[in-house]
Amino acid sequence: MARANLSSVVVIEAAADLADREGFAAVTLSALARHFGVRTASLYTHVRDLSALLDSVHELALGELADRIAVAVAGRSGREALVALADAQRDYARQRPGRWAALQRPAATAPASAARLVALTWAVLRDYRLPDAELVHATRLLGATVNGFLSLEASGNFGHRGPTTDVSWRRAIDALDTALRTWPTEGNPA
Amino acid sequence: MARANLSSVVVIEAAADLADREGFAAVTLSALARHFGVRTASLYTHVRDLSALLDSVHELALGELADRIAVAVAGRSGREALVALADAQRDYARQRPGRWAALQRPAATAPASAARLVALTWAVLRDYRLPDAELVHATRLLGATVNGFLSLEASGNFGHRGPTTDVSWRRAIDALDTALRTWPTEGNPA
DNA sequence: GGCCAAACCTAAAGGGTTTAGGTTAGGGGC
DNA sequence: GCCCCTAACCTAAACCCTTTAGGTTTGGCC
Repeated sequence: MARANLSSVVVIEAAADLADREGFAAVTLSALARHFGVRTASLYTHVRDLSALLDSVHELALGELADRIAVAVAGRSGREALVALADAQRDYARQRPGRWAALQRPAATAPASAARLVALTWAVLRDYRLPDAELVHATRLLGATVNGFLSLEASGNFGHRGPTTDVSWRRAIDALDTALRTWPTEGNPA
Repeated sequence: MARANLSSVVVIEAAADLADREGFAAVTLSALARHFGVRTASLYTHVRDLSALLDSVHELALGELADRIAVAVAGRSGREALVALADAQRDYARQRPGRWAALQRPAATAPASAARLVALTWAVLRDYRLPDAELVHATRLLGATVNGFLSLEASGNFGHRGPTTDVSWRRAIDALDTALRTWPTEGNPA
């Protein structure tokens, strides 16, 4: 009987593909074993346990996302870069829903790609010339808005009534751009 | 042996409390049965199945949240109302993390409280005098930002370095307020 | 005092994770 | 060319969770 000749990477990628295909909740060691024509227990040779596997999918996805964002923002600046960054995330979330869901899951380990993503974000925000101390708040706002929008969109919580979410998305990006451009002078600065 | 004398509501509330205490993932029919000193199968008298139970927790939480928001925004308007609405959500998310997690789960049924919440939100947004067609986009932005922020905060994705999230939160609300006040004239309106 | 509905039970099937320990395949050293 | 050692894979079994089917008990009401 030919061996499946698995490895960590192969299993992790299969898990990510399974998540994209049938939903994040469907990624299960049993399902993967079935897919490979192997006994469930055999997967423990390549993977510490289920939670470690899901962490690995998270890491894989984060790396891919960082790659996409890197090429999206390359050569752009200001508002254009902001749009590119946000759109890259939205495209990823739509094209790879399972991988994107894996990103929502709090990961036990902070992968290296996380730092890359922060760096890319800061590069985009640099053109807005915020005070240094405000950079982190702006990053958080950006992350919250984009992730929040994509979560609500994915979970169908925006409802199927009303205009397309595409318009809402543009408005959200516009709002972010405005907020960033007018950052220091907003409201009544306490 | 004294009967536990359960009912749907009792089970649902216990599930919500369990979620707050030990995390949403910990709410399991087995755990609830243990808690009541009853066999798991007996719970099926009061609850259709696990997924229906989780939907009910969702509904319970949404009602509670709507209540809180209603009293929070009562008698306030404009920016003050916006802050009250957002803070009420943040308080709820922090004080009832399990119930709040239940809200993230896409519910099979759209509970009546959802409509109440939309109505409350629209009341808050009314003072910003947006064009009618923009109301839905503004609502989505508000929801996305608040939910996104709270998700990232709860999952620890903001990291434990850097300034408190409290400041970031205030900035986020400020940004929303700015976006709402300057809504029609932003960027280059296509 | 008896009956009936609802509350609770036992039993069992089915799926998932995980550990312990055994077998086999295949490549490197002699 | 054979050995042998390692890693890939296996079986077995324990444990937890959900769900269905069908039986028993309890308590209130007529």
